[in-house]
Amino acid sequence: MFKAVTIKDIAQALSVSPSTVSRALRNSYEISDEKKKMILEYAAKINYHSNPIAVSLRNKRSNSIGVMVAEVANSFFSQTINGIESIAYEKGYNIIISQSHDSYDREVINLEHLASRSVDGLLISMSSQTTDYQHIERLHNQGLPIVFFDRIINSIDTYKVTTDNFKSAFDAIDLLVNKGMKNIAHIGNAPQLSITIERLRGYKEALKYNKITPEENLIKFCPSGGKDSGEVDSAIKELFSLSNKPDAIFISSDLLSNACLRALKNMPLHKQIPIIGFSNSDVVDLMMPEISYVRQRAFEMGQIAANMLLKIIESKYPLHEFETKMLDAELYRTGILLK
Amino acid sequence: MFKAVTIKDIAQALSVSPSTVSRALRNSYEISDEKKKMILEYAAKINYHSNPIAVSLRNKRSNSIGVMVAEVANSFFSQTINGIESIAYEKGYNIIISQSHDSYDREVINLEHLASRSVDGLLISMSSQTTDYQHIERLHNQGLPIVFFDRIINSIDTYKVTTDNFKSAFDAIDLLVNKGMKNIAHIGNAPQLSITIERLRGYKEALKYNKITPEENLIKFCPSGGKDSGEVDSAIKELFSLSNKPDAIFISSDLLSNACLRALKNMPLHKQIPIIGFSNSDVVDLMMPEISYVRQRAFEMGQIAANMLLKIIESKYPLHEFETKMLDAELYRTGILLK
DNA sequence: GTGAAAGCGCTAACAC
DNA sequence: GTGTTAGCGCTTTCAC
Repeated sequence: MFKAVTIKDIAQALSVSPSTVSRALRNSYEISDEKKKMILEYAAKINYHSNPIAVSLRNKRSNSIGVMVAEVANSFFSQTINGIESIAYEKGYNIIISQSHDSYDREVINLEHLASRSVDGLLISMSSQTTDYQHIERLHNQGLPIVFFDRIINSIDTYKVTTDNFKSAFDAIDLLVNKGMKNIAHIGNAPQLSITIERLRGYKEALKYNKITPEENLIKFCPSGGKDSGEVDSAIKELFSLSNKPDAIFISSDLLSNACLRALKNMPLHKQIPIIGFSNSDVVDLMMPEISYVRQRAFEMGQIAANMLLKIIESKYPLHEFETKMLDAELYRTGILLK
Repeated sequence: MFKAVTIKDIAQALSVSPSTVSRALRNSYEISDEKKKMILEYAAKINYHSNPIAVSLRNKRSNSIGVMVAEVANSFFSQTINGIESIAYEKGYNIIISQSHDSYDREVINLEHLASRSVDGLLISMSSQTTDYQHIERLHNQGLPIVFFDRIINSIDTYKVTTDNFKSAFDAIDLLVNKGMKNIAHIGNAPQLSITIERLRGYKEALKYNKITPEENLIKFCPSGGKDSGEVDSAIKELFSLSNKPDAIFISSDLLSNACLRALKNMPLHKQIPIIGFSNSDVVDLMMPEISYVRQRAFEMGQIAANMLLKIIESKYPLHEFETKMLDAELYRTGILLK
């Protein structure tokens, strides 16, 4: 099986005690330079690597953090993970990734599993299906460091980082209104998600700010978040059979944006209207129908979340003051919105 | 800090020995039903969870597997990871993900790190930059179970799973020729990669099979794999300034496909020619210019690779017979290729 | 400055 | 069927 040079082996070979070897390896000060040098050289020579499992057991720290996202195969999340990894790597932490697939049950089980896997902390973006937070509150109460990103919840007091969803939506709608649009439809994700609520609020406030009354029939929610394309198709169809037909569409998530474009593409008679959608796809510029898009700073969000978590983990004393950081998103314009 | 109910606590509370508790928990047969029931009930009541770190140290198995890919934020890899996760989850393994970012140095360091992190096995897709395999051979020789997927190497004898890249390329080119194309350009990934070599071979053989002599000036490699868009832009430019201008393009990877479409989009005077590219993007159907695409069975590849690895890990005796599995890819046609 | 010894939480001989 | 004991590899008192 897999080789196993241990501290004991080194101690024996060099006729010193295991504790001395340990001290040398950990660069402890209470050791003579001479012995330290000898031990380090020998360890390097025989390619010694400490056994992190043993260290973890002893130190009660695993140097790994758990990450919970809805889906790895989603540009936004994979970019976030990329950011998390960059920080974790730098600080010597491993990341263990778990997917909820937007299922409450999977989220509960996987979180339990991660926690019992002795991760030092958790980075969580909520499943869209989750409305009960007890499973997370329990972990939090047990003292497990947790940071929320993107899809955050209010009931737990800790660090959080998210896009300024209100502002992003507000600005998008404000732009559309300024370009002369009056019947702006909104297609949103699962209605209980923080991001859905904030984006909807931005949509409504921007309309009111421009003296337009938000019409409930122009607002559609897709609880599946775009996974179920039928859901989106019928939303689009309903919108276009209204008397106050939309003259622009604002879409509140990545998958939803894709599904909408697909639906619109299959409506050949439909005249192109401006579309603004949240999207972190790296090929959004190649898509047709053309779409203007709100791009979140996903990589950076991952980095910030990871740094927040490590701050909690590595803090000597329990923290009590937590910040919720909001990141600006960038609005990229195409087609008629460009001018 | 994080709560810690141990076997000892249970033993004490119930006035039995720790080993009895352990036996009950692990459902060992050498224990009375009565005690087992009592212990299990109490454990459930106080929400006991075994400490996997301690189990790992004791059993010398961590129930986690390391996954090395170039980039999580790449549709193909994230779909593969999804497949890996589905199997790992089912069998009670965690996955620890590491990215090489296609850098040899990162690959060496991260692999070393994963191995010393006591993963039970490794799932590897090679970095495009890697040409020296000693770091992997060393781990393999030490007895660490390894399975290669997608970007495989020959020098190590173990399970491997990959797309039938030769056949996929062959079929794509054959189709183009049958549609009347004569000057088919090929844009390939880093030339040392197994996938590049196989796809190029398919390209050439299909041409020869159709009595067309492959022209070296129609073949371009992009060692950065599409990350450096300048590389792709100039490849395209060079191709279109040839006297034997291409009348079709075959592109050998996801990122490259995106970069090519982008380059072509910015050449407004260019007449649309058929393009076939490898792509696992989930929005490839929305892209313009239109592209026909070879889609790999990424999710399934991940599942197969994970199953292979678990077979090695959980085998009682060292295995000596290894299979290299080839998956068919699907060719999706658009535009002129449809008819 | 160095070594002996205890112990992190768990399992598996080995006794009884 | 159950308890005792040793030990996985490491770190850290506590003596000396």
